[in-house]
Amino acid sequence: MDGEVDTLDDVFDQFLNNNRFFKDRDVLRHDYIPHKLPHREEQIRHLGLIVAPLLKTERGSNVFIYGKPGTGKTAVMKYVINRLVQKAKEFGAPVKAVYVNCRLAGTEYRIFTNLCAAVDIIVPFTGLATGEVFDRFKKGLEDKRVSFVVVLDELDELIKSRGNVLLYELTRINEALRNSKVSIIGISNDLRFKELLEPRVLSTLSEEEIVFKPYNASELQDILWERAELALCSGVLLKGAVGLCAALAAAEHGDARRALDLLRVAGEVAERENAKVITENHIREAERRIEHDRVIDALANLTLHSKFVLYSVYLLGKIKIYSAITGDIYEVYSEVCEEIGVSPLTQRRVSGLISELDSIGLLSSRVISRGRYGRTKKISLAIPRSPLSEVYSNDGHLGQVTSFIPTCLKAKLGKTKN
DNA sequence: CGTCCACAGGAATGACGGGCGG
DNA sequence: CCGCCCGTCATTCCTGTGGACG
Repeated sequence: MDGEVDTLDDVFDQFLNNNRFFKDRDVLRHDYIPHKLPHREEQIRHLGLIVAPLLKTERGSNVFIYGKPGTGKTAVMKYVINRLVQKAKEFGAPVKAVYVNCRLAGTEYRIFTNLCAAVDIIVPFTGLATGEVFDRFKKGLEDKRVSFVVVLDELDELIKSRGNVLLYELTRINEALRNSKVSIIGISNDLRFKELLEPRVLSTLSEEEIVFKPYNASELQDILWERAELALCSGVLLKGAVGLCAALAAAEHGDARRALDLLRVAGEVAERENAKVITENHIREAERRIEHDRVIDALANLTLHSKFVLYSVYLLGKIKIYSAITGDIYEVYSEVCEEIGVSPLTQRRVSGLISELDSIGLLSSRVISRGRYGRTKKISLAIPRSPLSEVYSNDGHLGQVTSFIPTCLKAKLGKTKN
């Protein structure tokens, strides 16, 4: 009895005294916008110059921002926009801004819905024609009499799947507006993005361009120390750990987001272990956990059939020295569907699902030609197997069939195929 | 050197759930 | 409530193709 009370006491006390590690955990989250962005002074200045005219109710240039993930595009942009809006408030300039992540929004329709919300127009989440939503946005904007900054993050994703229409409409909107103005800030991860744009859109959109280069390891270290000072108690972070953290992230195209994630999770691991300091081992453990969580998360959001397709690749992966091709996956997939009692989709659709899984990063696929034996796609898992088997055994559908082995798979198990 | 495999991946079309205006 | 139009997902039909085999 006493022991039990003491145990709990320990747990609670430990939690309350947790400030041994974190002063402010949120500082290490990547959506946190710091007051200082090391090695980005130039970009901040540049973007500042571009949006400054809005304070005098002149139209700012449209800007195009390029850079790989985790190079500080979003942070710099949000930082500058926040300051702009703040300054505008001081001077009574009518400046408003919206931020939309095109990939998260998904469709043109939902992007316009977001834009409408920013000018206090409520539109239904479905049912209207896209053009109708756009018109309402235009109308609302005109009534507001503001300088409106539209930030479109991950714009490349939208263009790749939907084309230029939205951007074209948006770049032309100023022609129709008398009382309000729109400035567009487009952000893209893909450096070749320009090639996808129609010339007429490109010329209006990229009046200005800002490029964000990846951080190198030493710049990443600066960022980590900067944030660690705010987020962590002094003395808990070892130099070696920061070095490793920066090195791992630098290897992954200089991704600062990655570096911060690593550090935060490493801190949590160390905290739970009751360690005194954050070491290189904690960083490595963090690397494993982040990957693990990413996979679990991605899997949880898959549709039924995507899940089955992935499972089929997983099953085929049980055969050594074998990488799956579309046809085999479809065979296995069909049998899995049969076993569970769901009617399978067509091969065309499954092929599409494979491409989707590829772009999420769960599968990696590559078109190959086997000459006489046709042209197909070579497909393998892009993620470790262990989290998968864990998820599958707990899955509502697949949990029941874990012992089921498709007959076409049995046939292959014996043979050795390329 | 041509053939022909086993698909890739584009286009058109349909089924479905949902909001709109009347 | 209805008829209409929308976006999304899936199907059907289609043309295109890299390269081993004969």
